Amino acid sequence: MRIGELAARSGVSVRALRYYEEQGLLDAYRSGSGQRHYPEAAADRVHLIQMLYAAGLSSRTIADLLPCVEAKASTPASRARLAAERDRIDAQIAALTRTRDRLDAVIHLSGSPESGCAWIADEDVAAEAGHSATP
Amino acid sequence: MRIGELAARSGVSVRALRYYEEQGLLDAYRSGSGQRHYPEAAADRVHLIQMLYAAGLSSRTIADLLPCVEAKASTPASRARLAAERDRIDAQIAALTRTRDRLDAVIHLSGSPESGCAWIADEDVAAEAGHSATP
DNA sequence: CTTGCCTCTGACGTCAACGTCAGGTTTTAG
DNA sequence: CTAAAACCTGACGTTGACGTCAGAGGCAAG
Repeated sequence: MRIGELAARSGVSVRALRYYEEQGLLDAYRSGSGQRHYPEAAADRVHLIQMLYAAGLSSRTIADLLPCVEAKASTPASRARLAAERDRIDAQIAALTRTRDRLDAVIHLSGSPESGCAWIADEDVAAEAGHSATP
Repeated sequence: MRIGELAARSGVSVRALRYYEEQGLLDAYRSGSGQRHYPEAAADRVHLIQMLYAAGLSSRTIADLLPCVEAKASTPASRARLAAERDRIDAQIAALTRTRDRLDAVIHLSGSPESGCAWIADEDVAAEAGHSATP
């Protein structure tokens, strides 16, 4: 498939895909005229790239670890970096959880004391989708 | 206390504190000569600001919601925004958890098949701090 | 053939949360 | 009193992951 279709399928911009290539995260076959062509599997790879970007990894780090993650195989060296990143993500999850709980506390403390902020009905509560402590 | 001490106590730079003030997140008493002075409570506020920044909230959003969070009181309007941010954070936690689990899978799949990647000893495992599925 | 859409490279623009530097004032230590 | 350290405002620099625009080709349809 060409770049436009890959962009549509993976939900990222054409610009982003060219940027990924520039960063060594994604390679493409070139047709004679220079146009990029991708195999089906490229969409999965792009999703994986986005997943890692969303976790706060840099282009450089992703470039280093992406082969391992795709192949589900690691060398001792890469495993150390993978573990380091995992620990960072764990810490981030912990911090986010504390932040979320703090917001939750504010939300559920029945509003401001002196504002006539009653529980009128459940319409507001219903809008808040399901929430347990740690799903 | 003055800005340098607050910076030291809260672990952020002096520049960051001035930036927070510029964004309306932190106010300071000014001495006659124009120097900023902060009460003890400012350190907690700075920690809270950092907490919210780390959760991906923008300066604008933090400025809007910080009073609610500090006072643990919310109006119906602010509660909606708080809930929206909490949902965003929840989604982020879920995504991070999936990413972490993916990295974990790669890490624990006993290395690359053909590399002589043995479990030599527990020194490597011990270095990986405690890890359960969902602490 | 030409119309219209897709693609190419190259290069500058953006945005947020600060870093850093310049040039000057204030506070503190000796 | 004086030198060092801390502080002030103002302004430009940085970084990463793209957005956007310009100008030039490529490709199937009518």
